[in-house]
Amino acid sequence: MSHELAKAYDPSQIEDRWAQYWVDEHLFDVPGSASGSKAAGAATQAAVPPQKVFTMLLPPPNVTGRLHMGHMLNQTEMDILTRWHRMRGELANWVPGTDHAGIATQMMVERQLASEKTSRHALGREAFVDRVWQWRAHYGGAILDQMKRLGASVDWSREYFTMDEGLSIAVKEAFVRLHEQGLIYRGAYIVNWCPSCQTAVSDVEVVHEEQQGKLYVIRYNVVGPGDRLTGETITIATTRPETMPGDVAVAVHPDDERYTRFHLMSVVEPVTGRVIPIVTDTWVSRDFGTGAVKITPAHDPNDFELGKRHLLPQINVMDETAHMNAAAGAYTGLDRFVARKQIIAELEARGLLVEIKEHTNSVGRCERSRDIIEPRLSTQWFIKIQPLAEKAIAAVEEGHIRFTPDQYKKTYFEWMRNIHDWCISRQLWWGHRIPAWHCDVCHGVTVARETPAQCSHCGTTELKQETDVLDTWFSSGLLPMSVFGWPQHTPDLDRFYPTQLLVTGFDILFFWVARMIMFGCHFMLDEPMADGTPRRLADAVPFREVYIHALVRDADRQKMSKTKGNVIDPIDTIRKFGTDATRFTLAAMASPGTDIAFNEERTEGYRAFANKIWNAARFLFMQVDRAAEAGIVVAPATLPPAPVVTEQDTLDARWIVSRLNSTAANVHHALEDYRFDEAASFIYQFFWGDFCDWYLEIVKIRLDFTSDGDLEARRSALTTLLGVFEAALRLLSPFMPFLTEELWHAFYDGKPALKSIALTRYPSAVSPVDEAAESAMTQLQGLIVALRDLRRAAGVPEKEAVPAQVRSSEATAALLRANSDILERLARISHLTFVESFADGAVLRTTPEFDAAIIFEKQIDPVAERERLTKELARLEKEQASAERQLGNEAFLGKAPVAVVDGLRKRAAELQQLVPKTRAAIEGLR
RNA sequence: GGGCGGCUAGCUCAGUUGGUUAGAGCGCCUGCCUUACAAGCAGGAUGUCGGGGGUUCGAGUCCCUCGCUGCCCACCA
Repeated sequence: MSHELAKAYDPSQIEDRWAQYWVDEHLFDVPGSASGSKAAGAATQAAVPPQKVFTMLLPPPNVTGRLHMGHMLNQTEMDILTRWHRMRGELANWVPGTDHAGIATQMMVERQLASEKTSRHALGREAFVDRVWQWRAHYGGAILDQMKRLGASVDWSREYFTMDEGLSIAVKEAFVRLHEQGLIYRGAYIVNWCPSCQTAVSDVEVVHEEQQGKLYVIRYNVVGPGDRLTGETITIATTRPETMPGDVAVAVHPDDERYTRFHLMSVVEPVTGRVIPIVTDTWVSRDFGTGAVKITPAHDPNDFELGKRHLLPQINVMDETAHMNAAAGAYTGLDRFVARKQIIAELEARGLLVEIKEHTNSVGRCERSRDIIEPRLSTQWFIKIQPLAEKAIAAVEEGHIRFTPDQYKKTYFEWMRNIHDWCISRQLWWGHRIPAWHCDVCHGVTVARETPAQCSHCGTTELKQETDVLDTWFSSGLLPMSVFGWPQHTPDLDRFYPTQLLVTGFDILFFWVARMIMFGCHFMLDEPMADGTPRRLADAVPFREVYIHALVRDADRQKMSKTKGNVIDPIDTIRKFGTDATRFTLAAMASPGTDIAFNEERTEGYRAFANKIWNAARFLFMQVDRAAEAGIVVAPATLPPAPVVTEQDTLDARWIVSRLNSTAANVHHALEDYRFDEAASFIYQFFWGDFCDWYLEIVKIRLDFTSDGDLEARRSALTTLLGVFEAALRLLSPFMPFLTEELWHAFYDGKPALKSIALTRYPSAVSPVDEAAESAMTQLQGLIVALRDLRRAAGVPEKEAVPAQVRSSEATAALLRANSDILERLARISHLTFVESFADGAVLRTTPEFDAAIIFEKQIDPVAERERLTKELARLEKEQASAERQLGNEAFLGKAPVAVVDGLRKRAAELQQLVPKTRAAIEGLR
């Protein structure tokens, strides 16, 4: 490859090629320890074992997933950080993988079966699971393939799947240990039942939605002593009348005087006619509804608890599809909502319906199927979560895990402190089957790592394995340990656990982040450190930092959703503008505390930025070729690791190197604080503003090969140009890896010393900044802008050079004289003279450092000029008044920091010059 | 019912512990095909920092209050 570049930047011509190259060359593989990684990748990064390790897990996308903007944001941020750490010389280990996603995947395959007019039940469990594996082999890699296209610098040799053998061993081990520790129990409790998925789900899988519902007020006939109707009624309120056949009591508050006379009496449950007791319980709220509540222990968690306190029976009235069962009498077989309607109709006919009130309540829906969750009594497996939560709380309280933004810590504590036991069993076929066996003889349960030969209770061999599988999040909660070989104590585990960072959206804070913290703190505490010493909580945590990013919304701030049809497919955006531009957009918009309103116009702008850099490279390569023709050759390979300048170098050289160095420092600080937006903005400003707009224009003077001149000076200028550009590419490369890889290889004519720019070192955070050069350049730029504005105001044709006059201090004059070539070229000035005074009526541009005018016959429009100056004067006078007021205020002088007072004094002195000058300029216009 | 954000230029957003003249990109206006780039160059205009009150020498920044808006959590039928 030579440094010939196509005239126009076309990301589609370069990105796929590099994406493939990075994967094929195993550039980002971190060779594992014996029992760790599957593949022995090229040891590119580990020639010298680095001191510091940067480890991070990719939040595993579902195998059923398609890439969306949220993923892309997540991966862009992670990739920027990983590449940055890697370029700082750390061993960067970013581990990718996918999640088997129990319910989602099972649903997907079941849908496929349905289209083939069959079902999982027709297939049977074993064949169905086989079928899911086939499905996974076929489609499961789609999302990771898309990731490759994003340039994610992960170690593909370490790719995991949560159902892999190693990870399954970890799952079994974790389950068995928790069981041994008495932290897993099985029992009949009210769970969130999804009638559509036909499985229990955990609390976090239920999404609550406010809705306008109805509150039915119903009359129950009271039964007094001797089982006789007293003729009185008790009215209760319910939102779910279909559960009435499951009523086992009516409860009132013991102190509620309205009901005192009914204590110890009963009522008739209207649907089935059963006589059920009136009980008293302080849980009942006197001011809600009528103060009397029906009790249905099999269908409501509160009622369940109350029922246990009062030893009431539990009547389940629905089957697993939420159709009424035999307990519902005449309503048997009906769907729950049909039953509700019919029951209400009948109650109304019998005169037992008092009224129907509008009522806003929140209804729980299944996160996956969107079906309404039915609280239902069912036998499930649970984790006793309190002991795990305690350690997880301590880990964050004690600062072993840091959240960014910090406020999420509060959300985390809030949740962790109000946590309920975790229902981990799912009535699915796809997932980690619970390692428990039921005895046909004694009905005891045997929990074991391997299939047991006999029942641990009665010794018989009549065992059947539990049919339930584990919640998907059980296995993903173990990932930080299991991907490094746990429960074996591997060298990888020693080396890479705890991971440094987790980057994710808040939507899986409870699902995944919290579970990893609980599991990590629980299990790893038992795992000694590499040196054999006991592990402390600080080193048991799964990661040291959590960075939580925003949600990506559409340009109108709407949440992207398939139903709204406003989903922006990142692949489309990439096709239009390139991966680099899309990445840069996300980085630039990723400011903390606010969601990202993704706007393609912005991406278009960053494609222009990429194009700008592309063209800067073309220009630079052109200069290299011209220089070679003039006998000046600067071989890229001979450049120092960072551009160096001395006092002898030109102002522009010293300035651009200083700007590069301060930009590098700024980028480092921004990335340390996860301020991707600031980092992106610093680089953008530097590359476009400083490098292209100013430096390249000045360099054209330094490298004017059309005339004779100082060869060494030209060689020096070319060296600086090349050095700064190459360093700037490295600075940009974590953000735009494709473009920079392409240009970097071209820079070395296709023969770079390393295989990738990603393996070079990042520009240092502590290179020298030349304040003097920066401030001198700022003055120069100020004058150039002023002269350009004068040219515009006077209507000087673009190409015409005009003479200019400047009045300034001797120091400023010296600076301007020394750089008159820059002034002449950039402001198109034919000749610059220094004057004591200006001709009457001359139009000036004024700054504290200088006054400037151009000499051009066509008069400046006095009306427009007066208007401008009058506005300017008003602003300055206002500022002056405020400055003088403050400086006359002793409280200010006494209390404000010296720097602030000095600064204001200096400014006041400037204003003292500027105000009369501006006033005089207005006068001069007469 | 609890809790957390946001409200700054036409639009999308920055604005560090209160400190001199509140910024950027896009858009807008004017002039330029100046051979790296028209996906460009140069110049310009644009703000009662949601309303009100308070603390302070000084408030976009801190406190109170009101308004609008978004989100999370929650077992009151």
